[in-house]
Amino acid sequence: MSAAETSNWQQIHDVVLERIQSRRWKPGDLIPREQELAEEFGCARATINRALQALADSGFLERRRKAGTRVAIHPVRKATLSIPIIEQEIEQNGFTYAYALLTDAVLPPPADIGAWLEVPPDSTVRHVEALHSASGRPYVFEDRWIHLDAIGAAASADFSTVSPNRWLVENATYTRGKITLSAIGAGSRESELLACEPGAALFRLERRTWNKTAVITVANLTFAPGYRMHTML
Amino acid sequence: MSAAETSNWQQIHDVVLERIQSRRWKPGDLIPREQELAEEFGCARATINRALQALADSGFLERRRKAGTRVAIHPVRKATLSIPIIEQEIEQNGFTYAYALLTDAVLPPPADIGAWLEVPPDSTVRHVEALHSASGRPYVFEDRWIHLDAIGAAASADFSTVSPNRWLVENATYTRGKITLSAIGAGSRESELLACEPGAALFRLERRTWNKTAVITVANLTFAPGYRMHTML
DNA sequence: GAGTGGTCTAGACCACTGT
DNA sequence: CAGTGGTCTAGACCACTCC
Repeated sequence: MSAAETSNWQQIHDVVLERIQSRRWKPGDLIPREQELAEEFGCARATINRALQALADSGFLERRRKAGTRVAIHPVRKATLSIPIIEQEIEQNGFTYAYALLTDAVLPPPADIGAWLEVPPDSTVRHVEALHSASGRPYVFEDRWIHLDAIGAAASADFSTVSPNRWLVENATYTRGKITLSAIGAGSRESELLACEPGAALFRLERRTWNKTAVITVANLTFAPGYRMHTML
Repeated sequence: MSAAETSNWQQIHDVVLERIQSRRWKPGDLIPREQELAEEFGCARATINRALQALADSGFLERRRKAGTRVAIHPVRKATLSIPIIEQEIEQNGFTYAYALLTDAVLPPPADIGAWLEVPPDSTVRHVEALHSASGRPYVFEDRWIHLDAIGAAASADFSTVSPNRWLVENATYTRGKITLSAIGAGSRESELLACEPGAALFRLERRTWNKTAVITVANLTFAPGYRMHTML
């Protein structure tokens, strides 16, 4: 009874983590070599390696060839934000999703957006503004710029029923992205669209997305008041 | 020449990822069994397993025994937020860190904080308010509640020179945490401390931290206007 | 029941890096 | 150069779960 079925490497992982957290092995300490730990735990070195790799990935250990494995001095805590498709996020919370296209144009971008998209000075990009709502209440305002040279199919995409957010997730394979989170005061446009007072504090997510070769798109998502983003660590 | 030195499993990882992103293997598709891939790539099955494990961890694949490995339908993108010690964050940005203790008391918590800390109704907790500043400018206001029964040493900690933020990182081993990010309007206290107008949009990070047995602490960090949190994905 | 991924082993060689 | 972790292999058994 008392099943306790975790794999061996996970048990070793937990034991080592406990030794770190109990300060039996203190930050900066060198811990035993893999071979020694393998003997202590009565397993193969590969099993130890698996456990220590996981701890290194989590930031608890720092490993270097020849230098050995040390307990990290600053166990940098990493939280994982999952970035969902807006539609899914709303529906998972039990609301009815609706989407409205506000503007859609191909035009030369403002200087700052052009720089972010890394497009030549005189080129044009597609600019889409849209509102996502949850059970009739405005949820998030999407301000989207798409680099058409980087993803040609987007030139003919129909954003009247499918949001750029969703279309891009499904049609643009990307490899890297950078996200910036901040708080901004509602301007006149935001206050109108998101049904709040001008100056109200709004949660803002700015995102730049690359594929292998170029910036695909820049998105500014401005959430309605009261939005909260959750994460575990 | 053209060194290209990545390990074999990483190369396989990249090849498989390319097949996913190029839609040769589409979302929902079943991909070949590990044994078949091992034959295709001319390696051991363990090497394939390592590559596919990594892709599953990243959210690109979903793997189940007997059912096989499928391309994830919604490649849930995960961004990693690293949560630094405030002092480090400020100094890494080239500013001079300063810390000021504002209030420090042991008292019965308000109902909401008490519930978050999961303390009995009539118990007391330690409440600390502090201001962290960067090169003389207010940076973040720390509103901290500490469950003394869960971490007794905190009762005698001196927060006049070391912030709760740092003290807890260094002295409280914790295992789990939950973070909530939001935007709030500055109240009178925030506007005074953070040198901004009442109602200004402020970035807020709320955090609850557990060790194995109990909630250790609740922290509300309210950042000065203009704060931006960055993350990659 | 059978097929798939999850884990483990014992051994080997290699890559990196401190001395 | 030598010591450590990084990777790989060939094979094995097990755990899970679909049929």
